Amino acid sequence: MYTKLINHIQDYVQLQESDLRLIENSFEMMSLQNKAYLLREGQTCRCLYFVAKGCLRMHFYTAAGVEQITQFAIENWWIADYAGFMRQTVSEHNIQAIEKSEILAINLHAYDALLEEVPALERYFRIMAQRALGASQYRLKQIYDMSKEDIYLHFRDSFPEFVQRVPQYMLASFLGLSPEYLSTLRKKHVR
Amino acid sequence: MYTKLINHIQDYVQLQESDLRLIENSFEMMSLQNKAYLLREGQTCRCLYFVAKGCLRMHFYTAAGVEQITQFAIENWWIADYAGFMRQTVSEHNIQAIEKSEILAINLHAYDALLEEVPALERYFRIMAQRALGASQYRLKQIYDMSKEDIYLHFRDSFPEFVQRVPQYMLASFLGLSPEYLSTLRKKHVR
DNA sequence: CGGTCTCTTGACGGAGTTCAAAGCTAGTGG
DNA sequence: CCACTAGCTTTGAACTCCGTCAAGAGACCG
Repeated sequence: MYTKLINHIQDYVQLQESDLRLIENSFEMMSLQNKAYLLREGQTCRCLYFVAKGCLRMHFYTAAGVEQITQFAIENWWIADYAGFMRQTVSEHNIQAIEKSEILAINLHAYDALLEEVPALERYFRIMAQRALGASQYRLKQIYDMSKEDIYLHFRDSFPEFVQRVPQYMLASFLGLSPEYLSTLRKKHVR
Repeated sequence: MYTKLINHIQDYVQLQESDLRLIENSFEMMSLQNKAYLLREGQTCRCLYFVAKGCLRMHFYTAAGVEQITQFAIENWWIADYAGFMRQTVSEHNIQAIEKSEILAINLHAYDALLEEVPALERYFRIMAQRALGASQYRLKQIYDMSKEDIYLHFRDSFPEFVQRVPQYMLASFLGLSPEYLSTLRKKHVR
């Protein structure tokens, strides 16, 4: 469990033996059932979450009351409402397990203390955030650049295994199209 | 010039007197004419850019050959193609001045070296990246949540001075709507 | 097997784009 | 300091992508 996280960190920065204990003590380990919530709209996003196993989704409810998914997180991904986490303010997002999942969680207080004690992690989290920022820029470009049809085709070809993994209506929501339209696209583009 | 940057950094972390020299030596100072390019599609994004004065935009060309703006940066903002910068690969974005601007630029090599020598900056840039990530999550939520009409109204009311500052066709592009439609919305919602 | 989700199909409608043309504004050079 | 021009903005008409609605067909689970 912790090994997954430690390994991931060590892909980016060097850790001392003594750091490992500090890291393990700073995170809370959580086992989640399918559909369990880590965060609900209106609550404070207290923690950053690392997915050791399973799959989470982040979503909110639109003005019309429809679930809108903005992000998935699978093994080795971090997820949080960053604005809400950093300022410890009310969140507009929900974070929920969509499979049985194993999660490591760290709250802001522990996070600040840990980064103080292990400067290498300051770098690790900077790199994580910058990478996520790059991915986010790329995603925004796609949204502006491509038709919904192209978005579907591109995603299907880029992440075929993930398309299998989640229900279609969630994929539709994440890609920003209606389940009905996704269905017609699937029919049009059978292989 | 450097003062602007130093002040901004000191809003977030403490610097030693000796750090200031290191910082000044790591950045290149650039004065840009209106319409000057810092980065073009197909080139490598060599630097992170800090806007001390003026205004930059980031844009790309869609499949149809239309300019699509994804980001603006004004005083005290950072801008870069993060994915391209970190991996020093070919960029799909352009970065261009849309006013006479004063810029501080740092390339990846100097950036890595500087962060090695001044650990406080590791934290500063982590905070910057996490904040940008929060803003990006919020923006994505808006795109999925609101109609183009609402996006325009919300932006106009949130950043009235900025709406004055850039030409309408750029604002339309940034907000993801056609200049014609923005024009009709403006007419509909005169105050 | 019954009931509740999920996915498909088709008809219809509307938010927003595209195209074309005319009006406006501001920068430039004479 | 004025006149010209290029490029920005407005207007309106036609069109289209894609969402909404409604109803049926599977699929999964107790």
